[in-house]
Amino acid sequence: MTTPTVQAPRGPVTRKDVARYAGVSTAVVSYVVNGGPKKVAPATEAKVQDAIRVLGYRPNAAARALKLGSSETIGLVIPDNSNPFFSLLSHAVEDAAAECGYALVLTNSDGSVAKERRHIRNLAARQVDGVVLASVLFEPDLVELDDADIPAVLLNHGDAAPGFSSVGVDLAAGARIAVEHLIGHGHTNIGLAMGTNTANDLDGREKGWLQALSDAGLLEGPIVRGPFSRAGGYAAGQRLLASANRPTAIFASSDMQAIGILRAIHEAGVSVPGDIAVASFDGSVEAEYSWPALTTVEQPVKAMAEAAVSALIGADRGKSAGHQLFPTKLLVRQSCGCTRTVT
Amino acid sequence: MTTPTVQAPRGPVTRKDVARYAGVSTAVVSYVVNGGPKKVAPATEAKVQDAIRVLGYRPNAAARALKLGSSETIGLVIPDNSNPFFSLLSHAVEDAAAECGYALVLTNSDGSVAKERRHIRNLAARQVDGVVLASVLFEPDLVELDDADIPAVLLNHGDAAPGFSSVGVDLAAGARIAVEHLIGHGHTNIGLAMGTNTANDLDGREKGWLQALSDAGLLEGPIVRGPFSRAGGYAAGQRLLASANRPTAIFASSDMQAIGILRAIHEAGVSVPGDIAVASFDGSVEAEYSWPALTTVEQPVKAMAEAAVSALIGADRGKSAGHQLFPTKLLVRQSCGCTRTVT
DNA sequence: CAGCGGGATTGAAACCATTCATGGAGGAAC
DNA sequence: GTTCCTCCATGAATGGTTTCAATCCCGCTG
Repeated sequence: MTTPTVQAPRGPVTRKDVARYAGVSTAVVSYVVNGGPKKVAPATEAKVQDAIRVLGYRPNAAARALKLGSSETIGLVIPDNSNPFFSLLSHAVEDAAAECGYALVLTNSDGSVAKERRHIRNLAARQVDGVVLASVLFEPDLVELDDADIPAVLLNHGDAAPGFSSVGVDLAAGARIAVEHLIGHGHTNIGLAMGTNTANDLDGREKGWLQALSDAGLLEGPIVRGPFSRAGGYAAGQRLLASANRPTAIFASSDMQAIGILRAIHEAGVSVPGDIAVASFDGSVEAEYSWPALTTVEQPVKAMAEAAVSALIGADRGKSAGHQLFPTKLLVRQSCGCTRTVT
Repeated sequence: MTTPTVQAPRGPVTRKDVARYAGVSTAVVSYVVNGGPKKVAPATEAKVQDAIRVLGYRPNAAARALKLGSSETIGLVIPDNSNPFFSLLSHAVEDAAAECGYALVLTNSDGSVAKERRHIRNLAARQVDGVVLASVLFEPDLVELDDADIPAVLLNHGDAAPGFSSVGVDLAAGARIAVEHLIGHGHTNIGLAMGTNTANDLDGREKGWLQALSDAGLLEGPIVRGPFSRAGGYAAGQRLLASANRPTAIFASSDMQAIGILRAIHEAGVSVPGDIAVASFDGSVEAEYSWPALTTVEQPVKAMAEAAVSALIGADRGKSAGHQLFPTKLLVRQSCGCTRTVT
């Protein structure tokens, strides 16, 4: 049951049909649609607009992309869209892209190198105009993009891949501020919950933790590694609680982990921040609603997304604009001990 | 600094280049690439494969889409990707689509009719092969898709739009089970936190709540409406706590709201589930890690996503396969009072 | 040996929009 | 009246791929 249109067009309407209907050439239709530099007489334009409306003409994006060599699309590769940090990022990137009339193709690598490779290949084949990479498990695959001359932006990627621009946050500085804050509360044994590090380089957050401790002349607290998820954090929390020198404060490298840690601590009947203080990294909304509310290092996700998109499709598109670093901000709430709360 | 390839191809490599290099016609290349029905001699195939590898040939998706009239892409329109329910949905839809070689274009309507319309238009112009609509604010805009002959699937959309297939969960049944569970705990004054209903029809969850109450011969508890967000839930919680006949149990129509409600209750120094029991709808992971863990009605998001995608690009693509309903499941945890916990 | 069948390969049309070079008409200036 | 210029409009080429119809070549059969 199609809706009763005034004039039901059979099959797809092309710009040729419009031209015929309006009694002009196809070129004129093109000029009208795109408002090109070429002038079109007002009367003609009206005729064409009329024809477009009557026939329900809809430009064919594929043909346009073929001719123009641009799909008005950007790709995004993230580990997992159900992780709040990345879902917020996707949203922000989509917003920024839509602002410029670009569409966003979303792909999840799920921590799999093979999947990541497949996605990158696929995006390259689709002639996307740029790719935001927030998950780079295997750098050699980036040559796919380079070969296809597709600009890419790396997000929060530690060791800079040569030839690619990047956008991110100073992970080490952010982590240091948080750990220093914990130190300020008098803690001397501060544990760390990290992701399993895949890169050859040390994660910035781990560096920041180390720096803060050594600057304060403290010994390293226990380190636990695991997935950046609530479940991973839960397991990490249990191990930290059971560790020989149980820390009195924990810095978690993501809010998700901190949420899991909080649960492990609650279940053990230990109080936060009374017995153990917690701080983490990301600044997600969820951290604001945990109990107690998490003190966390905020990343300016929106600004980062906008910068990434603009590096891809802005005026200076794909010029490998080097590395943009954004400032973090410590959101002080209850889990660090700044406000006494009952748990 | 491009990587040193054996043979750096200048500019994009087309199938013509491959044909020339391999000493065959372009048609053969096409057959080799697509493994069409036409047979290609093994020797020839090897030559072509070789040429493809050496030249680094990459088929042009735009040209392919133009010729085939299919972009191997599906669109997804959701209210907000930073809402965990929808971010999980996006992920699941992306997975299901990628499984079939399709890419996913993600768009957020942010609750704006204008944005939703723009996105639907844009998707239609891009000749996506199907659209999953999880946010339908304004049904008339759906004709855009109908006109463009693009199949669409509605997700959890109450009143069925004629001519569109839909996938969802029996919201009323799910809500009823949860509310009945609360009644089973002896509660007689059960409040409701709902979204602001935009549809002319009553939301299924509200219906389920009403049914469970009337079946048990109970009076309606207080109703509060607000955004499906943590902040919305927080405000709702405060209002429920302050209401004249403060309920001893609350059913929230989304986990996000329940999380906010939990915070409001905590801050008021009231215990959950001791003084007020809480149950909600969605079955998100976040609900498992709240404190106390939320009893919630699980939606089989993955199955729904797969069904939606398969309705669009499966064997019976876009045949308006009617309405598929999936079963919900009550995940019983602590917030309803089934396990005594200290808060 | 002629004819035939069939598998492998080819050439060219079609898909739809963009854009350049060209053409024509009309007005203004001399 | 002629020339020149401006302003609009047009035809045709272009982009990369798919696929039909046609061709070619080889071997087999009668």
